Amino acid sequence: MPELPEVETVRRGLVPALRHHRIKSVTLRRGDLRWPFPRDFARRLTGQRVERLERRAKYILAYLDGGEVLLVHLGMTGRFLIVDGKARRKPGSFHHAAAEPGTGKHDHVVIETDAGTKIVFSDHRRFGAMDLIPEQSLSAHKLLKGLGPEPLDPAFTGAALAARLDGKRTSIKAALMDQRVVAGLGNIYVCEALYRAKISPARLAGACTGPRAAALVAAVKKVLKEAIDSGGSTLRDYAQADGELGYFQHNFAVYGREGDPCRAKGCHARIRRIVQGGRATFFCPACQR
DNA sequence: AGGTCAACCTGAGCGC
DNA sequence: TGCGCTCAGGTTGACC
Repeated sequence: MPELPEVETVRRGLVPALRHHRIKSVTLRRGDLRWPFPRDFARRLTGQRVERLERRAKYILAYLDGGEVLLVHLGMTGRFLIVDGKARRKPGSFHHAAAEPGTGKHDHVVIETDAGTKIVFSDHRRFGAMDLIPEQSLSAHKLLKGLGPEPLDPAFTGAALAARLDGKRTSIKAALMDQRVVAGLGNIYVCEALYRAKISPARLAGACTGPRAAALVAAVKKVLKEAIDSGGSTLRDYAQADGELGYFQHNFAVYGREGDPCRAKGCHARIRRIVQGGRATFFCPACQR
């Protein structure tokens, strides 16, 4: 689920369940997600207290009091469900009791805290990942070390982006999808940002300089902030950790709107879908140049 | 070195 | 109802 706004929404949803709580038990219901879990993963997590939850790119980072950091990537379909242990179904209800949480086919990890809360990680495609990393070597970790700047960081300016795009012969769409250029964007928000900046997704990345790069950076920041404020986008099975649905998907201008009219004032073009680097790109051929 | 593309995995949706 | 095909918010590693 998961581009930056969805990952940030999930992080925020995990804070009340995890921050300042101690991990009482960890159950792995299979030995791997995208990769095998690290050695003694469950045992090393058990007993540790979560000090804070951060996000870097599309990774959630839980800092533990033992000096290690739990890293989680949601892949395409990873999600967390939080089950408050104190909540009790009313007896005598005609409704079926919900299946025991954490026992579904794709419920791969169940973490229980000292508050009795169960945090269930499900990921039916298993493109997600978890690792446990000593805090002092975090920035050197294979998955983190090559990442580009955080798009919402004030240091991410038009000039900063232009410098990273300099000389790139690929399309601006592909470049923005590259986590080494800027971290956290994915297919939806790249399409939406390019539309807002009125830049063709096929434009040469290295040609995005000056005012064009500045407009693009402004559009990226704006669309990400709006999406975070909306609780992310809910497509298919994504929901926030509390089960609430994000609703930014209603604000998509181009993503998933092939053949529908462009919403720009006075524009009568229809949204087009092309494929770049094996991924669908949606754009307005009239507005974006 | 930089860029492109198939592969990883499962399920949903669609046409027949 | 069922089969086969395409597509899906991501990333990696092999290849040119």
